[in-house]
Amino acid sequence: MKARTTRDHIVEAADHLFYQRGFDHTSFTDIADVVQISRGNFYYHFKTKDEILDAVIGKRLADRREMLVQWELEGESPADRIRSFINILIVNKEKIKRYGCPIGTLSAELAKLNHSAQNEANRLFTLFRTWLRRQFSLLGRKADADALAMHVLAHSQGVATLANAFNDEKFIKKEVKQIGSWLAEIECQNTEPQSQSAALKN
Amino acid sequence: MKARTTRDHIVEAADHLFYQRGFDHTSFTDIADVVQISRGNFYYHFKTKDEILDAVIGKRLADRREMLVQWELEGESPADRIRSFINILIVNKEKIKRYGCPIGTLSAELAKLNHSAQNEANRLFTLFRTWLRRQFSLLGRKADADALAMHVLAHSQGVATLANAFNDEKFIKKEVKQIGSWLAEIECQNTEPQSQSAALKN
DNA sequence: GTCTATACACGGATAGAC
DNA sequence: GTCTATCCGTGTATAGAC
Repeated sequence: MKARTTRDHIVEAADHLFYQRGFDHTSFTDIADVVQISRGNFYYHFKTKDEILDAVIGKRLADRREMLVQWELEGESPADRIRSFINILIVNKEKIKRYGCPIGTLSAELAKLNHSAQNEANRLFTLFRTWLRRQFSLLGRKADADALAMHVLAHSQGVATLANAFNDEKFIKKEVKQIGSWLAEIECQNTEPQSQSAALKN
Repeated sequence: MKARTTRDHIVEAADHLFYQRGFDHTSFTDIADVVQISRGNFYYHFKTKDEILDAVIGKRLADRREMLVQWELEGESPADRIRSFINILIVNKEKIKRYGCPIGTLSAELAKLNHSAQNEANRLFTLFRTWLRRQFSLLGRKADADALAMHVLAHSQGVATLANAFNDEKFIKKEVKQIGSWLAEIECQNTEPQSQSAALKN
């Protein structure tokens, strides 16, 4: 187990602050205060603020990849794994109520700033999209796996946005339950020959 | 027809800039440049930046109220009116791809800034929520009208977020089509005695 | 109502001592 | 690797002339 360096501490603090206050609104002073180093020292580790952002996105990507691997190991079926994904809304409900989704809100902010790291940040979305797509493929929905992945991703984003705005926990639970039912329906549709009802078409 | 005052111009310019660049990232200079007045003159009309934000939120509320009245007049059935709502994703697709949803992104930003105008801004969400709830009630879903309203609201937010991240127009169209089918299903369920299938429960 | 000039704090970023 | 001191641009906001 390698010791955590000052650099690691900076990235960790920046990760939290970017999530809680937004990237633009977080200053070097804010980060330095948390890490308990001087602002000057800061520049030994990162030459620009954008470099910190890159490191934070890198860390988030690594963290999420690890999480996905974990779900892959734990989940018995593809549907179980998709449920793990949906369940982060519940697991992180306190933070989501206060700050929204870390991926969605960063993506939205960088779009407005027209920031050069937009593509990097969107790799976080792509990571989940690809992973979900694979799960839906394994579930027997190869043809529309990507559409289903995007649908689930969009749903979780929408739930996070409204839970944040209305500070509403019951709403999260209601919607998670609902998408669980939707998933169960897909699951049993694909044990039988492909049905027609509430499924996603084109 | 009243002449548009300088104040109106300021609010209009701020409205656009807050949407495109975000509230925090928009400076007085940015707004003054668009309106073609000096920064000093600015303070004759608004004493603080927060006052401009209030005015912008007020304008957005007024604009959306007017829009809702229009839909109320045009839509033959409650379902038609709900379709008008969903359809703004298509109508505004270019802007949504670039800047996301003006209501959702403002709400998310103010949450991160922990800004005092959060509640004011969230009235925009409430406006749509209440309006949608009434439409679902009229559609015969009085019991779960609010849950359905929140569901549609969340869905549109999620679609806007991902369309912005992936700059994907086809995705918007696909999801709009889909929620149209979902709505049609609800519509015919409620001409017959209440069915059980893909409907929203609790 | 509109302007110029200006105060003042804070942001990112650099230089150089220890 | 960490610090202090400092530069400089920009941001909000004010004073006061026209």
